Amino acid sequence: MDTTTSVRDQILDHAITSMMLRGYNGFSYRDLSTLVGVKTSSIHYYFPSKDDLVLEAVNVYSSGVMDALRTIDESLPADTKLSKYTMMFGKILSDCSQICLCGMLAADIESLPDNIRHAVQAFFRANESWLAKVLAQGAKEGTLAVNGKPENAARALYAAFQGSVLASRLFSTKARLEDVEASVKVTR
Amino acid sequence: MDTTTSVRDQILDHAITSMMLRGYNGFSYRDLSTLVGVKTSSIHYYFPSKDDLVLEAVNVYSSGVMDALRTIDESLPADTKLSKYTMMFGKILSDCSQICLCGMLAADIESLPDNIRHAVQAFFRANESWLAKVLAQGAKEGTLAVNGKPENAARALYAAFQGSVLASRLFSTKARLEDVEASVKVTR
DNA sequence: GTCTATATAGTGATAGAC
DNA sequence: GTCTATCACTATATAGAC
Repeated sequence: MDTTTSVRDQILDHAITSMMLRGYNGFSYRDLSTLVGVKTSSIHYYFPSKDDLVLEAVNVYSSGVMDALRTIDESLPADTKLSKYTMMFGKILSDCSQICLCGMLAADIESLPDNIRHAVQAFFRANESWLAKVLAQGAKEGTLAVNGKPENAARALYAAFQGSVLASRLFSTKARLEDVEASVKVTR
Repeated sequence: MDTTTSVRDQILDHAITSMMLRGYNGFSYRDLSTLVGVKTSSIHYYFPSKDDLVLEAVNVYSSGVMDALRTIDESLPADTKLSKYTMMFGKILSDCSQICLCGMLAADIESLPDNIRHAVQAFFRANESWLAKVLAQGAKEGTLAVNGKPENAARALYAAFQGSVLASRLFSTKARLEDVEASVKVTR
């Protein structure tokens, strides 16, 4: 199999993808055990409790998304930035029916401890503030339709993205995700 | 306790609220057994399998929401209709941290059989088409900002509502739900 | 219709050998 | 670090008495 990636990283990787598919209550150490090829007791060695594992999964996932956002060139027009953002959601969706890990954990939040809730909140806030800057830029450039303050519009837009990946997977089509992007782009 | 409601109805009621809180994989026959005050075997008498229970729960929940939509007077202005729609989401949120059952099941969809998926899809479509009519009306009345075709804008808006209840519960505030409503209302 | 009792399998987690 | 073995518990589900 994979001889370059550490067992710890493989566990985290499969934990992330499993949760993006079935959520916190929908995967087990046993599932990961099968996927990685080690016993469940070995997983407990790296992550004593399931919550330890999930918290670290959120941190790793968040770092990855933040890195991806930084690769979107600051100098691009706002509507281009938004298209790239939309594609980030679309890729994992069409590849393997996965939705954003933190969107999924937001649904499972009542089963989760406070430290994980805080990590998910931080992820939401980071995305909302990135979108707020893009919306402000797009309003100035005349390419994005922003109603009200960019901060409020960004929270509504981010909610729309999270909801639309749910719907897109439900209907097995990216159409609803694209509807969201279209809903803020100025038509000429 | 409740002497007027049948055991079957109590089971369904608690199944619905449990799932709105923790999702499909986050509640058990045992939980319901405690809540209703009957043994798990009695629940199996009414609903042989968990999927039987969940499917019926979706049907009951959907009927309730459809009835609520019908109580919103056809002759009202579009922005008033939208406010009432927003309040439907807000009520269950602030009362007991519950999100829309079908939004929750959309997150759990990869754990569910096809017949439940179809029921959830039907619920989404019904809401989207109701919102499309409201948006079309609001565009004509000049009170709602609709970008593109009402059908597409409605899908984006419904996604925003579903995503915003997730975020609202995550942050324990209705603010994000209200951001969505504000994002489509025309500011004067 | 509700119960007791039970079947079968899965859960997160730990002790201790190697 | 990974394993075997095991714990205590929970899951959905069924058989059969009352």
